[in-house]
Amino acid sequence: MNILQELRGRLHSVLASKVEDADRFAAMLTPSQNPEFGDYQANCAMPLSKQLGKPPRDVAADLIAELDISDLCEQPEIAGPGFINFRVKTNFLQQQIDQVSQSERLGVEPVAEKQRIVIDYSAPNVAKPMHVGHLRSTVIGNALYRILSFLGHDVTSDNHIGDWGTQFGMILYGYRNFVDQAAYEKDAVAELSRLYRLVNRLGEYHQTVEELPGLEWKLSEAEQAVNDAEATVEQDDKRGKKQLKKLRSDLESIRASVKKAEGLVAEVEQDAELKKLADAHPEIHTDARKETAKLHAGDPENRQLWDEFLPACLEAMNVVYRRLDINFDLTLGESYYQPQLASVVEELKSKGLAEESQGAMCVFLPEERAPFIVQKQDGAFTYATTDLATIRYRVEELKADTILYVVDARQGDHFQMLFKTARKWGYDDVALQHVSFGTVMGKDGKPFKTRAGDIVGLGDLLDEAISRALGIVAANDDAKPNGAELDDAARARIAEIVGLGGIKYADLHHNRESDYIFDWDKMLAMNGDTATYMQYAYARICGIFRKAGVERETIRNSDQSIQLGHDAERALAFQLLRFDEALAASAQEYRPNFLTNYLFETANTFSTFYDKCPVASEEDEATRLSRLKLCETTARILEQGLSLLGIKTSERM
RNA sequence: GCGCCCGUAGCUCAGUUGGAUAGAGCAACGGACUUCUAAUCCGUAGGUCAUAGGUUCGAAUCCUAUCGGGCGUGCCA
Repeated sequence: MNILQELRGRLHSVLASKVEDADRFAAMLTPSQNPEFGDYQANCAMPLSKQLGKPPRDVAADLIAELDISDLCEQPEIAGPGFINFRVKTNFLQQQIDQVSQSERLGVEPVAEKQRIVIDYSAPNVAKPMHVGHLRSTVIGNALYRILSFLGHDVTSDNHIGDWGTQFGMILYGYRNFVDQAAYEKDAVAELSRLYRLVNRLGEYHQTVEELPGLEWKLSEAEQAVNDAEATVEQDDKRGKKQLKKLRSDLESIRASVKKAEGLVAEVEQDAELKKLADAHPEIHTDARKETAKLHAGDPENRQLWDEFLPACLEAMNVVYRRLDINFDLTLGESYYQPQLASVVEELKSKGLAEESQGAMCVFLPEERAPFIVQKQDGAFTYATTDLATIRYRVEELKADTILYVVDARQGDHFQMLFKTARKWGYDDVALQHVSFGTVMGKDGKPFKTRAGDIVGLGDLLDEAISRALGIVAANDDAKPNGAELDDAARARIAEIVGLGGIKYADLHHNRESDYIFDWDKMLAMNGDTATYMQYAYARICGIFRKAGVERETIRNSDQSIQLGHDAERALAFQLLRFDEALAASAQEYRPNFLTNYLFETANTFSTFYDKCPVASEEDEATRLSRLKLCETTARILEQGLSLLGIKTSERM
């Protein structure tokens, strides 16, 4: 039973006879912020006071008088201006926790209204190896997939990989002109990725060389503007000062881009080899795009190369996914929709949504500054077109009720336009949701750059995490009071669980909306609010079972009912009963961090219990069994909860 | 220029949709291992919630302005 929901329901039925929007007021019943105010609190009496024309405390008293909750709670108390505080009866907790301890689903009821949900996440670009920037979408998306599935929804994960865009043209161009055949045969993916970076770099070089004079001119303009403003702005001219400041910051950003451009050019020019290549390929930028266009147009040679490259690229991605224990129901990349794109544009045209502008087919949306381009001047389709085709497919073939896009917040504008266009196009029943997340920043507070070169690849990141974890696992094992108990194989296995768990958890426990700073040490720290803390709590529970010499199965089937005599026992039972609440909140907002918070609190509450209440050595048999049951339920909730985040546990650490 | 997001303890972050005395984790300080794993627990200290106004019973949360940062902004995805 979801106690919060139950209480809200009871309050709702009282409110319904008094006000129209009972839902809104019932929702004001929330968990208490502070234990001294009980377990739950209702805050609705104050706002109702106006509507009902009574002092809030009187409103609260009226509500309490009509509320039928004596089976769940002690007599509610009115506090402060009109808060109603609820304290759940311990014998009710007892009866509930007994049920949950027997329950396969740990007290979590499957949703009443099952939805068909497609989750679009991870979606790496096959041309570039996966790096730390891909982590968030992958980890958050997979957690949502697991949570929504567990709640009983019909969920399909779809990896919408980038296998058909401009970046593939670069690979094709690179392969044609620069391939090192021996390297390609040895490690195709590494070589292709080198080729991609090379072509990209040379293209950028030429573009930069072309743009640099313009940039420098802009720089001198900006310098002039600042000088002029400095000369004319009066001391007390607030507006002028503000403008001056703006000009200065413009100047700084232009200066930075000039510096960056010069650096880029210098890097190529100082490298004789690179310079030679650059001179030999002056049109590389457009030529690479032509390769893309040829591929799209069905050029047999490019198609053949594509067919050859793709499996290797996919396999490289799958290596990482296997390590992360992630798999997809579908992997329908951009290329899958390629045959459908022309018809998308035709439909948009025939419905009068798309029109030609400057040689491109565009959908113009009111309130949007830029057009939504569905076909470029050169005839190529864009990701906008692909995304529209994908929506059509997911609604018509997959019968999706909801589509979630777990994608970087920087693409927010794109999704705004995509969703608006889709609705106008006729897909207005499906719920389209951009589950956006913030940028991963470096320690300097600046975003990771995709092509900076010194970015850690995802594979290396995982290796590093596991090797650090191994050090800690070994040190901890060596320090055990009764001597080490793990052999090398076990240590290695646990290090993997701890290392990967640490990485996933570091990402999931942030509010996904905010940017966060990527920090090796924090991510792999083995104490505090980390996956390790919960994994450790789980392992300690398993240690209790070993010590007590009982099987978990036996504990679960015992008919000893759970007793909550000690504060720590009551607190733990109450916490365990709120698993349902945490999952519901997490699913409602598509925010795994609600679940990580819950699990951290659960492990914390358990650790306190562990400290205060002996289990295996408890002499009173009923108490001992009761506590074993509490432990067993805690273990299952930690295990299940972590598993919904894609994090594993070990019985020994 | 326009649009979106952000500013909370020394650091990294929460804050359940407007609720009571703003919370965690690191780092600091002080306690707790002959007893189920001290990867732990208990306690202390640390705050003008960027700033200034406003809305109301009540604001970190909503509105306005200012300051500071990030991102995006017609053919990359």
